[in-house]
Amino acid sequence: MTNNWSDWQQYNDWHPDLDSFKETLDGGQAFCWEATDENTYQGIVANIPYCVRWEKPNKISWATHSSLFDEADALFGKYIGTENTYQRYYNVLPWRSDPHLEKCMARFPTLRILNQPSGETLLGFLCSAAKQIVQIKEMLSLIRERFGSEIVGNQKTLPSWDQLYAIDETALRECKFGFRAKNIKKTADLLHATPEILENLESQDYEIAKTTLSTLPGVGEKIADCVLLLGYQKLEAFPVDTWILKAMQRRYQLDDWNSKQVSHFGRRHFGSYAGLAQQFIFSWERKASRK
DNA sequence: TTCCAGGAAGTCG
DNA sequence: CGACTTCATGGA
Repeated sequence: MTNNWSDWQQYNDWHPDLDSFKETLDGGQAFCWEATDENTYQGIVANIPYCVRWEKPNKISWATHSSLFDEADALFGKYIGTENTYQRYYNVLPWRSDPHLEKCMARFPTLRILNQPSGETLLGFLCSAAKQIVQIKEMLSLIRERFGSEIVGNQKTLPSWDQLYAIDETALRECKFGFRAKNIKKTADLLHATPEILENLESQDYEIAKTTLSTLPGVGEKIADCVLLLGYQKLEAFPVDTWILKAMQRRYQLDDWNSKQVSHFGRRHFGSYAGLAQQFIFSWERKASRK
């Protein structure tokens, strides 16, 4: 932190416990946050560098570069969401009739779904196929460093899809993208030729938007659902990855169900905010497995 | 060593 | 349809 940074700004529309705070920022929704100490993360969202700090009792504050303050202030609230919104979401989820969901929500009582920039959400989850979260973060860190635009200091954005269009597949592979490089290159080509594909996705219905996103090379059901949930705020999306598949089979006695069946079950069982329920279950299952 | 990771797409029966 | 392979790379 230099004197080019703003003062700490308290954010009063989220009062997370420490576990929910860490899980929300660095639990696999976003790949841009690095812990600088036990209670603080540093990261770049779109073109804004942030520090976010947790303090007792359940308060958070953020800081940014002074020259970007107004923009940062507007983006932060949108990124994190508000108390009223999440009280409504938590109230509507069917935890009263679902003991496992109730247990997961009790473990991370203030967990949120980050409202991320859609372009970088698409890039992040195109990188995510058959990769561990720590490796996805490394891939994105490499491409940010090599091909991002400078903001202030030595900090850089992720490359936009326009910028990705200009990067050849070899360079992507040198960022450890592996077989994902081809899909990302092909998606960048397609978006360059027909950029209107991503227009108005926010206002489209979930099913329509999902069909549209699925036309992109490398985007199947799971990645489409992640991009819709985290990049387009479609809370009814229910991404089924290997963790959720195993968790649902085990905790909901869906022993021989496949991903498509579990996806359908999740949306029907959890309702309008199934994606939030999914994140509770995902977080709980991963936490349970690590100890 | 072997298995698996916030999967998708192609092939085969 | 559904099951099986291939695709890079590295952690566990």
